[in-house]
Amino acid sequence: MLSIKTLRENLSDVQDRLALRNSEISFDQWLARDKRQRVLKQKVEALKFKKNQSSKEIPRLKRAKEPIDALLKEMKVVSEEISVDEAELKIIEAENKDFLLTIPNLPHSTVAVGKSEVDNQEVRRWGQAPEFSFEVQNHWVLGESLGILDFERGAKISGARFVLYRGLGARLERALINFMLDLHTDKHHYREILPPFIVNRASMTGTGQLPKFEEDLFRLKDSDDFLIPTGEVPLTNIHADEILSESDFPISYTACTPCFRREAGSYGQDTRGLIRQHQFNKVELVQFSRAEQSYALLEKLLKDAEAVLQKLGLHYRVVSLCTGDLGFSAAKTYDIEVWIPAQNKYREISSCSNFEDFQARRAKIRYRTTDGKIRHPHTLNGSALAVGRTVVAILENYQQEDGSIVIPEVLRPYMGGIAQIG
RNA sequence: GGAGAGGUGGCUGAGCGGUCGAAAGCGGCGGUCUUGAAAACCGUUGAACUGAAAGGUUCCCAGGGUUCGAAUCCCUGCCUCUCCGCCA
Repeated sequence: MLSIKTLRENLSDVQDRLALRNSEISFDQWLARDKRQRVLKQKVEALKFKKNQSSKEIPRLKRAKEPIDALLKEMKVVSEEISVDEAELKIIEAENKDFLLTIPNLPHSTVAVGKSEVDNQEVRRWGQAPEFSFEVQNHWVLGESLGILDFERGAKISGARFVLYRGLGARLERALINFMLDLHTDKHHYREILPPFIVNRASMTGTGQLPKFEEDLFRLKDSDDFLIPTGEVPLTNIHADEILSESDFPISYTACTPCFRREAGSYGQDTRGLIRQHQFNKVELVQFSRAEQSYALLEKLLKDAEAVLQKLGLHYRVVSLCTGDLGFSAAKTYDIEVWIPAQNKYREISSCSNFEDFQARRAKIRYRTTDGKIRHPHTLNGSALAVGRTVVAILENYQQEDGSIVIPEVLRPYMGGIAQIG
């Protein structure tokens, strides 16, 4: 959520920056309502002042045995007037709030201007794409022939975009999770969390999934609760409605959670394989930061995510998203794209963002500075990494001519010493 | 699922129609003392909106209601706790 103050004082600047991210939003109605809101509020407050004065007066008059009937009658009228104006005010305030919740964040000044993903900026590459002396197979063919991925039965049990991991496939997923969590907790100093996977509407609104993207979420039938689409939601909302202390920062959390996504509107994309599932595991990093430090922390968070790929020996590149490709809540985002041999291209395996105070404002996360002021911290998060897609990358990059898979060195302790699948 | 209790400031907790944004304690901050620290003592200490300021308005889980006036009374919802039942 943008601050009302910013909107009131720099509206044309805000609109220019929103336009950079393809968001043409008309503020005309809001402006009119905001004006009306302020007028009404002033009026109501003046009436309430009168009411409060009289409320103090009445007991005094009573004690002095002076007549109060006229005053009571007058105050009844005032109270009625208040309730009429307040009813209108309430509606206007709710409309204004709802409107503000639909406005995306402003892109940071270092974000390249662009229309879509083709304008994203490559920041760096790490490693090299492996060369194969044979024809590479895609991961679902490899996984099915090794008996470690079962898409048919996943579909039978649940439907399209669900998969069953079997045997060493399931073990590989679990090994990756443990490897990533150990790395982040032991080496990168994140505190491990195991949060709820079902959250309420307030939490979803706090991080920005709601109100605009409800169709992307799985909602429970008998309550206003949702399956989380990312660990970002419960982790960021840990400090919702709290006032933290400046000395607490930076706060760093990591969690592995399943992520549930409807994938509405992605018909025909990645219909086969693990790339786009309704349920997948992801190790998430979340940070809360003093405003001044957040961009330095974004770079650290990105490095922490990259470290996973480096230790796994997987070739990747880092891309800085352009203004037109930014997510709703993000001010700046780096995607990490891992090399996928069978597709002969890089695919997103992590997304690391700085939300500045956008989420903090929505979720009412604040902190007290050392000199006593109340401010909103900046929130950041990144995947480190999407586990299913990491399995894809390992299967494809470490495949051998006979269809077997070599297990990266760092994972072998987590695989009971196994060096190869198949 | 059945029965009961309760939701008050960073925390514990009092208040149960007007003098209450709310006692007290703890914690925090500042000070006195001290070589320094602890202890003790003194002072101070909630948030949002509005205003140049003085000030004003709001907030005692949320939403309605009663009343001239609600933290306090009534209704609804949400949440927490205790006991019983069931259960990983």
